[in-house]
Amino acid sequence: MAVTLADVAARAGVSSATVSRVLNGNYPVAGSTRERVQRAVAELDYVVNGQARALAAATSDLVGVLVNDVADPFFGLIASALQAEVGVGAAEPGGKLTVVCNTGGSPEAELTYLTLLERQRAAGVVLTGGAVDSPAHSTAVLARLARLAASGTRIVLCGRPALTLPGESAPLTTLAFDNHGGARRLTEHLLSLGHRRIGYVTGPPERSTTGHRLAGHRAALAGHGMGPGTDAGADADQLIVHGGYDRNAGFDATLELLRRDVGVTAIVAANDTVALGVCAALRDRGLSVPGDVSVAGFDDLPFSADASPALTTVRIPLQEAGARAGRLVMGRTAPPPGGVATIATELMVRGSTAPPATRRS
Amino acid sequence: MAVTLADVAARAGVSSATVSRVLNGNYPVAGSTRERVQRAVAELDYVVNGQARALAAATSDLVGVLVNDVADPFFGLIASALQAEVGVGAAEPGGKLTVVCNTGGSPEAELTYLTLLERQRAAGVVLTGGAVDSPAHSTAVLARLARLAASGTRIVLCGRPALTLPGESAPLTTLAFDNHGGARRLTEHLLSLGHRRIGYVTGPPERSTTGHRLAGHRAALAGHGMGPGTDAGADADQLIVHGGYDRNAGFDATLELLRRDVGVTAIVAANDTVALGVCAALRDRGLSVPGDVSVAGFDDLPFSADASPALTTVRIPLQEAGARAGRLVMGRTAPPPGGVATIATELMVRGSTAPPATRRS
DNA sequence: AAGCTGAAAGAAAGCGCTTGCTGTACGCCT
DNA sequence: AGGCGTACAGCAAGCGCTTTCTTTCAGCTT
Repeated sequence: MAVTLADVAARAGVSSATVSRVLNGNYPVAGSTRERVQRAVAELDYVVNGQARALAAATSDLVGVLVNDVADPFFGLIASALQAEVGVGAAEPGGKLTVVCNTGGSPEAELTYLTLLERQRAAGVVLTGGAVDSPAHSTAVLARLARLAASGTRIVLCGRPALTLPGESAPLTTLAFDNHGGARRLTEHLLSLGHRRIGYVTGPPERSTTGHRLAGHRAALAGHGMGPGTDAGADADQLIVHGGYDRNAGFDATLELLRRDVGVTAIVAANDTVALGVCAALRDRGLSVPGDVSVAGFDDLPFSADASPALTTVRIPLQEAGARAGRLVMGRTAPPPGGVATIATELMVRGSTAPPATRRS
Repeated sequence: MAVTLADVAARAGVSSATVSRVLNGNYPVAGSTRERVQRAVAELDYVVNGQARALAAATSDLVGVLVNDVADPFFGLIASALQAEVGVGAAEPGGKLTVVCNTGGSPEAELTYLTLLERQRAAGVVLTGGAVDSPAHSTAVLARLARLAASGTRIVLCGRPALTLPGESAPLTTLAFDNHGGARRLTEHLLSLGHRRIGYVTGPPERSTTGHRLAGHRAALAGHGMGPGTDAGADADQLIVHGGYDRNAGFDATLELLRRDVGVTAIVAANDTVALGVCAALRDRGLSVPGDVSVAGFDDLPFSADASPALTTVRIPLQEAGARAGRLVMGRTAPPPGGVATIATELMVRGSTAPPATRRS
C-alpha cells in the first residue's frame, strides 16, 4: 500500500541502502546518484516510516511533556514555548513532535504517562508543575525516571522540586521558579504600602509551590517584625486560609476570611486564578478593589494585566522557561552547573494594590 | 540493554510469540502459562517497545492535533478535552498519546506537521481552527489529507470549514461551530437593547471564522431593516474595522472606530480576547463599559465571566467539541450523517452590554 | 603493467515485535 | 480403540528501516 524505501530504490535503480543514505546524508553518495534518488522520492511522494526508522536506529522523534492541564494558561504557555523550541522548522532533521499529557495532578496518571512515554522510547521528557509531594509517589516516579534516564531519555523538570536519582550525586536537570523570593517581594510591597493585616489564600497543601510561596510571604512578615513570635504575628494563622488553585477556592476562602472578621486590608492569593475568585468574592460582599481591600496574585498570566483593576502579581517567565526546557531536553543546551537553575520572578505592581484606606481606629 | 520480549520469554520458559499473546490478549493462552508470563513481565519490569509493535502490527499510538497555539485558551480547551478523551485511563489498550502541533496559523507549518504525523503513521489527526482560506493551501492540505486517509489515518476537522477529498462525495468528518447563528443572536441582543449604531471589529481576513461571524452580524442587521441598501445601513462599512484575533487588534481597532466618530453605542468584537482590547481602549479614552459603550465578545473563554464587567459573549462548547473530536478520531463514535455536525453556540448575556445611554439628539 | 588506495554502492543482518501457519497433546466421539 | 476436533504453543516470516561489512571499480603510484 504505502510507498517504501524499496520502492524508491527500485525506481531509482539503486539499493535501498543507498536511498537511506541519501535521505540521512550521513554517508558519501555520488552527486548523480543522489539526484536520481531524490527525483524518485519526489515522484513517489515518499514519506519515511518513522517507526521503522526509530526501531532500526534506536532513536525517537517524540518528546513528552507532563502538565496538569494544558488548558490552564500556566501550563499552556510552557507547553507552547516548549513545542515551538522542540519542533524547529519541523522539517529540519532533529525536529521532534511534542506529546502533551494532562495528568490532572494525579500521581497515577503521571506514572501511567511516564510508562507510555517509555513505551514509545521518547527522546525526552519534561515534567512540569503537577508534583505531588508524597514520598511514595516521588519514589515511584524516581524509579520510572531512573529507567528512562538509563535508556537515554533526557529528563527535565520545570517548575517542580529538584529530584535526585538514586545513586547519583547531582539532581536531575531542573528549572526551578523562585516562588519564595517572588512571594516575599510581593508581601513586602504590600507592607511598604502600609498594609499590616494581610490575608493569604494558599494553594493546594500537597503542592510544593504552595509551601514555597507561603514561606516567602512569612519571611516578608518576619522581616518586618511580624513573625510568629511577635505581637503583630500573634494571630497570624487566622490570616491564612487554605485553598486550591482554582477560582472557586479563592472565592470561598475570601468569604471565610471575611467571616473571621480579622480586619484584612489586603489579600494575597496563591495565584492569579485564585485572585480572580478573591476579587469576585470581595465585590460580591460590596467591597471594592483596591479601595477597601488590595488583592495580589501570582504567575502573571495573560489575563491578569487585563483584569480590572489590573492585577498586581509576580511574573514567572513561563515562556522563557518552556523554551529553555525545550533546549535542554533536546540537548541543545548544557544543563546548568549543579543541575538546578533558578528562574527569577518579577514583581508586577498594577492597579489592584493600593495603600490601605485610612480609617480611625 | 533494555528488556525485550525474548528476555521475558526466556524467563518464563515460553516462546516470544506466547508472551506477545499474553500481552495482547487476543489469542487463547492457558491460565498457568499466562500467569507465568505475567510474573516474568513484572519481575523484569518489561515495557513493550511501541515502535517495534507499531511496525509489526501496522498500528500507531499517536493522535495528532493541529492548533494555532495551545497557549491560547480557545485551542487549549479543545486540546485538553481531546487529550483526556483520547488518553483514556491511559494504560488501557487503545489509549493514545496526543501530539500537539502549534502551527501559528502558518500554512507551511500546517503542511509540515501533517507530513511529520504521516511519518509517524499517526492513528488519527484532528485539525482545528487555523485554516487559512487560500485555495492553494487548501489544495496542498487536501493532498496530504487524502494520503493520510488512504493509509487509514482518521481525520477530524474541528471548528474549521468542511473539506471534501477529491473523488469523494461526502466531506471529511467535521465539527463546525455555529458562528453565523451565534453572531446573529448576539447582534440581535444588542438591537433589542436599543442599540442602532453597532461597531464591529473583525478577526483576521483570511480566517473563515471571521467571515461567518461577520455574516451573522450583518444578517441580524438586515433582519432589522438595517441592511446595506437601507438608510440605516448606508454607512455600514464605517462601523466595521478589520482587526485580528489578539488583544492589541481590538485596542487599535477601537481607537480607529472612535476616531471615525460614527457614534457607536456598542461594539462587537471578533472574539473575547479582542473584546478585552476593546474595553481597554474605551477605558483608555475615558469611556465606561457598558455605561457609554456596550461591548460583546465571542467564544466565552474562561476569563470572560471574570472580567469586570463580565463579558457578554457567545459560548462555544469547546470542551465538548474537543471531547467529541477525540471520540471521532478514535473511531469510538460514528461520524455524523453527511460528515458534518454543527455545534450549537449559546448567547451569554452578562454585564458588558446594557441599553444605550439616553441622549438628546 | 601490476598493485594499491579510497570512494561509492550493495548485500544482508538485524532492530523488537506480531501473526499465519504448523505442530502437539489431550479429550471426546462413535 | 482409533480417529478427530480443540486448545495451546512454537516456528519463522516478515514490518521498513539503518548500518556494518564486503565488493566493485576508477584512478594513482612506482
